[in-house]
Amino acid sequence: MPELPEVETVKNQLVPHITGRTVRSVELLWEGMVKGMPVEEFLKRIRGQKILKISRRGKYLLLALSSGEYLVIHLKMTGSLRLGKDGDTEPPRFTRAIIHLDDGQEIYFADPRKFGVLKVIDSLHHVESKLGPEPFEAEFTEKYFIDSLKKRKTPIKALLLDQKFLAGVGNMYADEALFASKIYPARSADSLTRNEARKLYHAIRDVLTAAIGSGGASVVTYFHPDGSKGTAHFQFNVAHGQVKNCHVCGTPIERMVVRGRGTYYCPHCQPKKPGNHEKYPKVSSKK
DNA sequence: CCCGGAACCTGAAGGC
DNA sequence: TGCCTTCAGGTTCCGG
Repeated sequence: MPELPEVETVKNQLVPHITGRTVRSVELLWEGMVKGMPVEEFLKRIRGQKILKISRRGKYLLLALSSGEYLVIHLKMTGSLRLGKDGDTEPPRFTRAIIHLDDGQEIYFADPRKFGVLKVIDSLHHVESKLGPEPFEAEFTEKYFIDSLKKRKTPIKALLLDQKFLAGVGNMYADEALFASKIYPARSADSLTRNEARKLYHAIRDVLTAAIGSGGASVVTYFHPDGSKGTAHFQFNVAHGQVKNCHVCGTPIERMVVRGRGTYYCPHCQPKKPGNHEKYPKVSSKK
């Protein structure tokens, strides 16, 4: 699915079009998409609500409603949102829900695999309780990151995917960040040297920043609300197995499974043990 | 608490 | 062409 850069892009495109609009109705073509309460109640709670503000938290899209509640949208693996006009836009293939707005606009929620989620919550707590810090917020400091890694024995790749540890990173950008910092994905988090952890911290932010700048990646089913596609995947070094040979050293990119997730990496640039220059990092003068 | 595995679903792609 | 297997960007629940 869409990861942080993709959801951020969707949010940015929706803001100018739907802020201040009122939800006339929601048409469900697949009722299983609604979670947390009976469908009838969901429809009742959202009908007639004005959309005050649109924001993103992790991979969640949050629409603040005039009732004080929030419409939460999660695209999961294959979901996408498209904007159209009542009467003259054909809903995209695999449309599972249509949100009708008061000005004739329609938001199509397409999702081939039906994993996507729509729900109404009365407090952001329901989302916040599942998430760690945002990669770009002040609380997520280099020190916090480095110190946290030391306490965890889980594979570093798995930790990056843990939304409670850090919100927004998914499979593609985890692979890209590990490649950029030359770290073997299955290494335990606490085995990273201080210098590796520092490089990874900055790689995560750099990779996400670059992807947002490219409007996200459009690898399989992802589109922008206006129907265009992101181009971040053209910059991928390993993610999604699109690249055959490493751009840096020419070694064939390999695939392995880390905690159940397909993981692409360069066996030469990301060796199982840190290189000699990493093994004995410069000791900080203080402490 | 940690971890692996399965479940939720369906389509696309590759092998034969 | 058709059948079968594998894979897919996420999250959550269950059992050991």
